[in-house]
Amino acid sequence: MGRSPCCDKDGLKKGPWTPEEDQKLLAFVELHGHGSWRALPAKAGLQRCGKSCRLRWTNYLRPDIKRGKFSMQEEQTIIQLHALLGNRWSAIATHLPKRTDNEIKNYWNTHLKKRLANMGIDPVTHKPKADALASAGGRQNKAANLSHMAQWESARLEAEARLAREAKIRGSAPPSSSSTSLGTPPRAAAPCLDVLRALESPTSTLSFSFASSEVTNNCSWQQLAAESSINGSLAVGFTGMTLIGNTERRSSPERCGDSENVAGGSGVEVEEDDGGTHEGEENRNYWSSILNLVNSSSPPNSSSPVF
DNA sequence: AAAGACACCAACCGCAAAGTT
DNA sequence: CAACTTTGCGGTTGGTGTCTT
Repeated sequence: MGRSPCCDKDGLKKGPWTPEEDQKLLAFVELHGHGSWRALPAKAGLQRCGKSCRLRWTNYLRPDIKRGKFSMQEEQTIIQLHALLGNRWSAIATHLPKRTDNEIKNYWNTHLKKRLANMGIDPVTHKPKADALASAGGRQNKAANLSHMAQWESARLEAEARLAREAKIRGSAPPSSSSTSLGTPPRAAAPCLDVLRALESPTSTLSFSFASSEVTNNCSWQQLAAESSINGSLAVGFTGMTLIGNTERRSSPERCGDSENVAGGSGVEVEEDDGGTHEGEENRNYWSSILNLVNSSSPPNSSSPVF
């Protein structure tokens, strides 16, 4: 692939994995755990580098991986989190149980990015393209708030991932329970959109935008979202999130049919003008969609260990 | 039917952070 | 605390299948 290969010096194999190699890796990890990835290939009898084994395991062989088409809800989650976090695929993956960061990244690059572009939304900024230049003025503060949120959320996710790892180590399930303990990214700990919880946290650096509001439940959240001072820029950036008007060639009919079930059927569409007259409604629609997403994706007794 | 274009995705690479000595 | 090793992440590539001309 153009660059100097890292494994050639040891005469290690590269390229697609064979079923035999998969079987060897799977059997070894299930029996012994991966331990040191670097040492694993020799122990497992594989002519691969440890990096390749780890990648194969985390992206393909792990038992808790869901493969196949992404649901509308998953698509929405990806887009919304990407708007917030950027290309932090591992962080995004923590909110999509059973999906790998690589899979999400691929899906974004091959499907969602193009779809947003077709809808006139810049997939990098998540703003309507015509609006990109106009935003340079009074919106900068709000954009800075969004950036701040993203940075904070990124840092928080990393901290949460570390905590989860440490907890896993302390809890130390035996190697035989490989499906839950081995090489699995710490994604189960955060099944909901944590930035919302972060905002709820009294110690959060994000709470400045909502300092005057007391938040106790999702209902309050909706009021809060509608009143919040930061979501003016957010809503502009997030319009069109429900992907109405999917222009992708291979889009499946059932996906379009699903769109009413997610985002509360709000059906926010891209607005060409940026007059701001509909922003309030868009804000509510957008935040409602996130809240619906959170509600529908969170197990009944799930609560972030951090908050 | 053949050739070219496009789409998809597994797997590679380099880099940086985290961990260990 | 520096040096070294290991792990994880994100960007990118190349092979393969599908679609279009």
